[in-house]
Formats: sequence, C-alpha cells, structure tokens
Amino acid sequence: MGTKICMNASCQTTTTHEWKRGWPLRSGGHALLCFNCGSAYEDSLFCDTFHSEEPGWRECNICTKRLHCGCIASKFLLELLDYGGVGCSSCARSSRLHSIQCDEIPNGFGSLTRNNAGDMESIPVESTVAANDNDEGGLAQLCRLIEASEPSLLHPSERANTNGCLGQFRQEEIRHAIGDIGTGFSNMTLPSIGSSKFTKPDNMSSLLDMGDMHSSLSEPSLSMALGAPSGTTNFAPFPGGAVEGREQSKTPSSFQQGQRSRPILPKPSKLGLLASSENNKGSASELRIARPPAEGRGKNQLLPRYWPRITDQELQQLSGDLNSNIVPLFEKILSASDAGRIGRLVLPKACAEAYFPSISQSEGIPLKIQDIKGREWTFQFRFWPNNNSRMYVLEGVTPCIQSMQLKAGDTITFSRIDPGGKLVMGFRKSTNNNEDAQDAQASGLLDGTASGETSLSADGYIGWNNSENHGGGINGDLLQQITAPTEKKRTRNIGPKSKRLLMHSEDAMELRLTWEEAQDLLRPPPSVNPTVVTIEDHEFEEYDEPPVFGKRTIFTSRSPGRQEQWAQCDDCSKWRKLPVDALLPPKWTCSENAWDSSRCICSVSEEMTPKDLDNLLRVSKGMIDPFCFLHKLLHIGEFLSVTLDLVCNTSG
DNA sequence: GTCTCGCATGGGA
DNA sequence: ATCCCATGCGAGA
Repeated sequence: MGTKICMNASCQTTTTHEWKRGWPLRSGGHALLCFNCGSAYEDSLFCDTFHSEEPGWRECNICTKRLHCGCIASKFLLELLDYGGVGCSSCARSSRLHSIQCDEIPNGFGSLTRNNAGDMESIPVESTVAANDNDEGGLAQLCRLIEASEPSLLHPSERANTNGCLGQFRQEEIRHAIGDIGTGFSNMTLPSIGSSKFTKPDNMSSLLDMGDMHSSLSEPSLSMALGAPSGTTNFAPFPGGAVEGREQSKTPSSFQQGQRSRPILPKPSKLGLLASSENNKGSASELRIARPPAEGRGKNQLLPRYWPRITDQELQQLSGDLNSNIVPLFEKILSASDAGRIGRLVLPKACAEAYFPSISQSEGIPLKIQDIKGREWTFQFRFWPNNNSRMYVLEGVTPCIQSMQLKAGDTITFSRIDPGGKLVMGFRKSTNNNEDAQDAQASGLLDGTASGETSLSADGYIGWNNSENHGGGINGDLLQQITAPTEKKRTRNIGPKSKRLLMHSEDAMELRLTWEEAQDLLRPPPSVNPTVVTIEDHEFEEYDEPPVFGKRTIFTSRSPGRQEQWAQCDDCSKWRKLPVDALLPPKWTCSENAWDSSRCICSVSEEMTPKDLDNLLRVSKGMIDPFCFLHKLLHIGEFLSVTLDLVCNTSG
C-alpha cells in the first residue's frame, strides 16, 4: 500500500504537507497522522478535537479533567485508579504515592493501577506480584476473576498483562472459568497457546473506544483488526478492489458503524456470565462475544446475528501465519436450506455486498475460499433478482459442507487474511447431540438476537479449534464424534421461526442491567458452609446454594492491613462498623448491630467524623468489595442459571 | 421420476 | 411499509 492515509478515522486524508507520528502501535511503529491530526495529538488535544462526541469520556477523579477512556489517542493521558475511576497521568502519579498497597488487603487484593502508558511488555505482572508477599496464585486468580467480572476496572493493556504474565491465562479461558464458577471452577484450564502476533492497528482503539475496552475481553491476546476503516495501511483492499468503496457514499463509515454497534456490546463479561448455565456443560465451551463487523460497507448495517463470534483460537487456526492480520467478516448459522442438498448457501445481503466482490451479473463469479484445512474451494458467488433486490447465494457448497460435516444450526464463518485479502472460512458446530436438544438449541441459535446478544448459544464444540487441537486442521477424532444426521433430519432440525425461543436484545440488556444491579447485593448464603476446592493449586470456596441478596455494605482500609466493613442503618442512616465477614440481611438497623453493643441503637452517634465518612463514601464509590467479590463470583453461575430459567420461561 | 436452476412467496424483522 | 431471507415450487434438463 503505497498511499499514506491519516489514521485518524475521522480524517483519513491522504494529502498533507507534513506527516506526523501518532500513538505507538502494538505492532511497533506509530500511527500515521496528517499534520493537523498529528499536531492535535502532540498537543494532547486529539480526543478533545476529534472524539468530543464519542462515548467513553470520564472525569479525572482528582482534578475532574475530562479523559477519553479506552481510546488509544488518550492512552498516555490517563491511568486507571486502584479502586475504580480514572485519573489524568499527573494526578494519578501523585496519588499513587498514597495508594493502598497490595499487601494491605486481605486475599492479596492489591493495587491494580498501572500506567496505561506503560508498555504491556515492560511491566510484567509477575514482578508486581513477586514484589509483595501475597499469595501469588491467589492474586493472579483474583485478578483474573476481577478482570472477568469487572472489565472496566482494568485497562486493556493491564488485561493483556494479566493474561500474558499470570500463567498465560487467556481471556477466553477467563470467561470460560467464570462460566464455570457455578460448578466450582471445574473447567479452569491452562491453555497451551502462547501469546501470538496478531495485531490490531491501534488506531482502532480510538474507533472502538469504550467498545474496545469491553470487547477486548474477547480479543485479549489476539487482537484483531476490527472496525478498521478501509484504506488504512493495515488492510489490503479486497482482491480486485471491487469491494472497496462500494456503497460508501450511501453507507455509514465503519467508524460510524462502530458507534452504532456499541450498545450491543456493553459488557461482554456479563454476557459471558449469562451463558454459564449452558457452558457449565462442556469443558470445550467458550463464550463468544459477537464482534462488530470489521468493515461494514454494506448498504445496511450488518445485523448482529451476522457479527463474527469467532474466537482468537479460531483466528489463529485460520491464519496459520501469525504475522497475518485476520479480519473476521461475518458468520451465518446454516439454515436447513443452506445445509441441504441443493448446495446453495444464502448469503446475508449486507454481508455479501460488503465483503464479497461486487457482481453485476446474476451469474456472478467464481469465488475461491480456503477452509481451515487449507483446501481451497471454488463457489459460484451470484445473486437472484428478488423483489427489486438481490438475493446472494454461494452455489456449489455441498462438497464443502459435507467435508466439514456441517448441518443446519452449525455456524459457518467468513474471515479474510490480510495482507492478501484471502477469504477463509471456518465453522462452528452446534453443541447438541440429540435431535430434540438440537431442535431446541437450534431454535435458540437461529434467532439472531438470542444467539448473539445473550450468548446463550452453547457452542461448546468447536470443530477445528478445540483448545486441545492446536495443530491446525480438523481433529479427525472429534469430527468422528459428530454423527452426520440423515438428510431428512438435517432439513428438519430447525423448528419454524414461530417456535423458536426468543430473547430480544432489549430483554438481554434488561437482564444484564438487572444482573449488574443485583450483583452488588449478592452474598453467599449465610447458613451454608463453603466447600474448599483446589484447582491449579489455588483454593476456592464453592457453595452449593445460590447466593442470597444482602444489604450493600462498604469495605475500606483506613489503616494499613486493617479491613473494615461499614453498613448504613435503614432507620437512622448512620454508618456502623462491622467485621469484614459480617453478612447482613437486605434490611438492617442499628438494633441488629451485634458486633458493637455501644452502637446498637440509633440514638448513638456515628463512630466516624463527617469528614471520615465523606472520605469513606468517596473512596468506596469506585472500590471493589474484595471480600464479597469472590463470593459473588462463586455464585454467579447458579444465580444466572436461575435468572435465565425465569427469563426463558417467561419468554417461552 | 429425479435433479437442478431460477424465481416467487410469505413470515418476520 | 419495506426489506430480508428461508423455503417453496415450477420449468426444464
């Protein structure tokens, strides 16, 4: 790509009298910016200038200066504070001197602050961990749990650090582990994949900003090119260039699409958690977070059901060349017609127009697509006139479908390898083995909203990218385990749409919010003793009973090494100090203060001065409650299982 | 009769 | 109301 293009997504100019160096890219080097954009970046005004309308703005907790969180261009200007919130670099540096040290907090819950500007490689977490006396494993585990549950508390680079350094856990496994929390972390496994070299152009961070912060959960070690504007140096145009620019005049830019797509991806961790009930079933299951399409250039924005839910492992499998840039394009759950004998795969119109070459003739063109085994298939990419529109199909897919032993309900994925623009296809089997379950599952899967936004799909089996299958190609044994259904059943394993279990995205969002609110109130059941399970040399408390709702309390550590819990009386609103392990009912008053007989009536004044109280409330606002946090996590599986049951029952 | 191809239909988003 | 797309269906080989 010989033409320089400004990596400011809202600029993208190719002409400037002087090119400037922007933010450092993960792949090395720096973003290329035109003079104006580069000047703004140099003056630390980039986000103020170009992203003022973007989401992701927060205020420095200390000086209230506006900070654009999650944006690569502001990466150096802010830090995540230990107990939540953000601070501008200067404030954070000064406040760090006073921050609570890791060893002051039980369970090794320590400072998680790290300068965002710090390179991922430069501050290995091991050194941080080793520098204190905490149980390293416990901290590592906790950090992973916290990270999975509260992604916003960690900067992506920190997450990457956590992954990369603490035993090479990857986010996929973290989500996986969270999904299994309800069963006592039974499936927490160490992946064998090391860090790889997939690169996401850092300018994408600015495009995705908050979305990137969240979605990074799904792309931890293998960052990908998502939402990349066509024409950046990181992306080769589609072969022939037919796709580039098509419909551009009519369509929102990928930047805009990214903005529009954000609400769909608010909190992947929560999404992942939602899937726990399903994912508890199989150790091979992975939670999938739908990613906004990389370059939506279609006339219409791609429906979330087509967003690639491809995992990093799958990408790695697809690539084979770690220096390649894998661009997940879209995916489609095979319909009965698709998987049938006709050999025609109906392509979503928007996807076909966005990612496949432009065709003007109905006969279309031969399109070569490589599968995961490296075999190259040639399909006829064509369309049928249909109601003044077009219906795009891939013809001749039967051999390929049969080769991959796909059936209705399975998912076929399309990606692109850059540079080169080679199209690759992968697939994901639906999990259910028996037909009845298949029906039910497929019914859920087939509804785009149900499978997508809620991550209810239990795609635990991954045909070609099982965690234990890193060698590339299809694991023959695994494939053998999939019994090819009869043709008759193949075309009948999806119920009519009217019978499909439906969970609208709004419902899912509602559920997430409900969960988010509820999690603050979760407590382990007081009458139940936990079972201590040891996994990977780490001990976890496992409860057989789902959590109960308790009164919200505040934990703080006003003096080194001393954790305190505070609760507010529901009658007099006075704050009372409690033991850290005290569990309160939803409604609690001073009269129930069994731990401090001198303050068990409302008429007695508070222990804290108003100033202390103010500080307490202020600090606790962004602070994680470390004690009950694990308890919450340990019960999320059961809690969500119950919740989902309720939702499914009401939806059905 | 069977299969393929191309278009039409209609439910659902 | 419009568009998408799963699938039905008829014509022709």
